[in-house]
Amino acid sequence: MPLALLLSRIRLPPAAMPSTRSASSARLVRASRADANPVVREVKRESSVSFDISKPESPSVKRKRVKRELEENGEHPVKQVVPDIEDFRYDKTKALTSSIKVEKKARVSAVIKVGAPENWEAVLRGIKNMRLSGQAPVDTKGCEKAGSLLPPKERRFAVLISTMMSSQTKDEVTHAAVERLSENGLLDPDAIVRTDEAMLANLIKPVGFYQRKAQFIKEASKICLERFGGDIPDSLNELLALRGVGPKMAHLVMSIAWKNTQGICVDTHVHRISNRLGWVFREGTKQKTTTPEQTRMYLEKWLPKDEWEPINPLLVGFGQTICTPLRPKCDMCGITNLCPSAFKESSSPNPKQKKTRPP
DNA sequence: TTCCGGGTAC
DNA sequence: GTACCCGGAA
Repeated sequence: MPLALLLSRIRLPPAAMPSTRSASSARLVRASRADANPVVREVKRESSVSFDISKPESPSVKRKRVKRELEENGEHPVKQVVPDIEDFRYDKTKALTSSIKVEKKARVSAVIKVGAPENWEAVLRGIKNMRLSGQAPVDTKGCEKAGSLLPPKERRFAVLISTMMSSQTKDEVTHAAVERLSENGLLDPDAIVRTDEAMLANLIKPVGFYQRKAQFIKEASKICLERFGGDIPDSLNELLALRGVGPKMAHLVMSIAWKNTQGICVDTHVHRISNRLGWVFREGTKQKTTTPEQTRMYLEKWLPKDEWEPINPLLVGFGQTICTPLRPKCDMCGITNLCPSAFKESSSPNPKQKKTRPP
C-alpha cells in the first residue's frame, strides 16, 4: 500500500506543533465556499456521480456524519478499562466532542475488559522478523518521495496531496502523479486552485478515481488557502472535514505531516490481519470487526502508543507478501503457531459465503 | 473474459 | 448498499 510507503519514506523535521484554530471562524469560511467556479461545475455535471453540486457537505452535515460513525463504532459501553480515546482524539473541537458524548448512550451491561491479546509481542516480533528477510513492495519500491526536498509547509501540502491520491493506487503510480504535479509547479494550493480541474485530472490520470480526486484536491487546496494560509489543516477533525479525506488518510497525514500521531492508520491490510490474528473484536463479542474504524478503535485500546505509527507499514508489508487477502501463504509464515487463523483460509474462498457476515 | 480490491462519498 | 477507476488475478 502506498500509504505505508509514505509513512516509511517521509521524514519531516520536528516542525511546528499544531496550533489551535477557532472552530467558529473556520465554520464561517467553510460555509461560504459554495462559490465553485464554472469550470468545476461543468466537470461535475458531466460526471455520472450524482451529488448536489450546489450543496457541498456543510460542516454540520459533516459533523453529523462523523458523529454517526462514532456512534456506529461506539456501540461499546462508555466505561472502558482504558481512558476514552475520544478524550484526546477530538480535543480541537470541544463542542463536537461534547455533543458526541452527550448523545453517546452508556450501556453498562456487557462491559468486558479489553486487554492486550496474549502473545501479541511475540506475534509482533515474529512479523518484524519476517519483514526483515523478505522485502515487501512497500519497502523496496522506493522512489524518492516527492516533496521531501521542500520546506516544511510545502512538504506538508505535498504529503496531503499525495495521500489523497494514493488510495487504490500503486506506489509508483502515485509517485509519478506527484512528480507530474511537481513538474508543473502544482504542489502548491494556489497553483492548483488556478488550474482547470480537467487538466488536473489529466495530470494525475493513472491514479485510481482520478476525476473525483482531482475534484477533491481542488476543493482541499481552496480550503487550505482560505482557512489555513496555504498550509494544511493541523487537526484530525479539520482534515476529516476535507472531502476525499477519511479516517485512514486523516490519521496518516497527522502522523507523517505533523508528526502528531492521533490514531492508528487502519487500511485493508491492518484490518484484515488484525482480525486474522484475533487482535480485535466487535465490542462485547468475539466476532470480527466489520469496518476499519472498528478495528482502529479496538486496536487503540490495547496497542501501546509507540506502536501506533509503525504498525501500519509493518502489517502492510506483511499483508503484501505473506498474509495476503486471498490464499495467505501460511506455509511461509513464521507465526502460525500463534495465529488462530493459520491454514484456515488457504483454499479458494466460496464466493457464495463471501459477503455473509457473522451473526 | 469476468471479477475484485481499495478508501471515500453518497 | 453503490459509484468511482484500473490493474491484476481468477
